Amino acid sequence: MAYRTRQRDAIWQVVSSSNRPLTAQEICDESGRVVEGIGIATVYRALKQMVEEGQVRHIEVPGVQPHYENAARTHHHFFLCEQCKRLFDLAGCLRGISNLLPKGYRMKRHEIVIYGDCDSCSARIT
Amino acid sequence: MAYRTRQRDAIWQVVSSSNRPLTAQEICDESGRVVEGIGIATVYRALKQMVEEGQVRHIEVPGVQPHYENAARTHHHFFLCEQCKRLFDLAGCLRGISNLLPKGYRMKRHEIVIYGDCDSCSARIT
DNA sequence: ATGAAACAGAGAATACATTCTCATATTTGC
DNA sequence: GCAAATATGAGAATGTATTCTCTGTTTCAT
Repeated sequence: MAYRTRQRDAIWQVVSSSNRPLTAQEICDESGRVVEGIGIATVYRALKQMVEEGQVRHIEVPGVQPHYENAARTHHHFFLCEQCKRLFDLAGCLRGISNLLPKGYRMKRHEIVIYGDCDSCSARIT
Repeated sequence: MAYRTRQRDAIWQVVSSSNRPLTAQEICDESGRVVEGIGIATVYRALKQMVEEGQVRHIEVPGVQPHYENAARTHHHFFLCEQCKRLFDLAGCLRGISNLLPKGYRMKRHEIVIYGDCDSCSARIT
């Protein structure tokens, strides 16, 4: 059984209230503002448990390290800014994805990732 | 300047004639059927050079190790069989992808990955 | 309150794809 | 054919995210 600790509360607070997926390191840094000296191992232990419990989603996008987000968010995809390397949520999805399947192939899930420049980076570059 | 060797010929032969992306290990194993005792370091060296020259494409899909394919193939996406862990090419693309972008975001490229069971695996399972 | 179960923190250890090292072999321009 | 440039193979080394280890601390059911 999982015990409730200051560290986990802080970690969950950070993950659940973020408006974009975060890396373990970012979560560690943010949580550290509430719980002084929180260790990265603690963050990984908590995240692992939260992922197993279905509370947190583990997100892998090629090009950046794994990110974590609140699993309560509805189905969505991601945008990776190639300038600042931050990951953003995209609202919505596309229809007709299963049309790409060859005959006999079965789709269980899908992922879409868009790469480019985020709003602040494209404003800065232009 | 790059020298032409039996090893590289074999590697290119394997990559360019495959109908699906291959891992470095698969390429090494396949090439080994032609050039006895080819080393994995040689495969990585050759692939790296071919990627730099734009001849080979390096493909990263979450959940499996990196794959390589002939860069001459036209724009397409991938299907990962969760049973046999093999990666397959999908023909075609979807329209309206840029509609997912929030205002101010700029799309440079995109990736779509479908996860599920390939034809032989879904036939076997059913 | 108290003791067993679960956690925390620090740093070592792991896993794995990839790169490097080094001694030897092959390729290429001339 | 030769010398210089480049490649090869084996195994060691790297980098990086993550997990483990160990010791001391916190939590929680009773």
